[in-house]
Amino acid sequence: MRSGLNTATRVTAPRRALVEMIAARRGHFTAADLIADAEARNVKVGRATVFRTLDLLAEQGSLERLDLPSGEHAYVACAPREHHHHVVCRRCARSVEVADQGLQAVVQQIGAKSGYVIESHRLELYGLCPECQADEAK
Amino acid sequence: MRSGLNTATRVTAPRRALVEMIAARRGHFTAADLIADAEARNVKVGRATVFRTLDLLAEQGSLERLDLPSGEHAYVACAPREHHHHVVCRRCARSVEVADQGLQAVVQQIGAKSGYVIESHRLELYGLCPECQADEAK
DNA sequence: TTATATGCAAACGCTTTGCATCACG
DNA sequence: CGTGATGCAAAGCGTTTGCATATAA
Repeated sequence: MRSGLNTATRVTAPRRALVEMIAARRGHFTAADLIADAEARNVKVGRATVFRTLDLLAEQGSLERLDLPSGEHAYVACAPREHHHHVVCRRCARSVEVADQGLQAVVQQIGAKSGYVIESHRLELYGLCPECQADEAK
Repeated sequence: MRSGLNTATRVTAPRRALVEMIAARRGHFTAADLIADAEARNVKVGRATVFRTLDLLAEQGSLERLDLPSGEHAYVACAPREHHHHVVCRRCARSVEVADQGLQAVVQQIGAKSGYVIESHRLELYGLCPECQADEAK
């Protein structure tokens, strides 16, 4: 039943390919990564389409845009429409979602102290995932 | 002994001008803003110098780089070398620093649950500052 | 005096857009 | 069929770099 949001969103070959390539990725990735993937797989997808599709998926909530400390724009696949945050491995780029936990309380307190009405927030965490901890220990 | 960090960091006219213009700003700003400011003030500062100086100040910690939800890169002046976060007004761009509060605990908990070793984090808050709340209420 | 900073302009990389064509529904 | 999607290439930004010149220390 179309979900009411889309006037008409078509399922096309390039979109399918992109979704597949995204699913195959473990961590975050950039538009450039996907363009490279497509080239490697010999799938022809225009740059423009990659960006357009990324926007689309981000709007839908299947993808979230991250801003890495380096300033790069990256994306991560994630559960749609649920408030959560990402923990990103600085070594392998793998990331996991984490629930809001006690953050809500912290945000409220900050609102109270600052006098601001907090409307939204973003928390991004960087570190080493379990596997990379092991690898790095060697 | 130069604080050990700088081999030699010179105080030049362009830098002075930029620091002044930054101090005069209330909230966050972009490189483009400063370039415009300079033009308005009839101070001649090359684009390159603006970017180079912003990098410099950010490294020193007098400036922090923000990534707005829109994806824009902005900067805010802030107290050097103290861990804190920013609350940004979505209407007037004014921002204030807030201490880490209970966030530390939340971060630890997230680390424990995810198995990641958290090395750093960024929290950015967006909302309405007290003044804009009043204005908007009208 | 000499290393550092500046300015300019060209080079860059990422992202967007215009437009004719293609194809899902 | 008709509207939305695609691809291409060109345009657009924001940011960086090379290099000769100016300048703080």
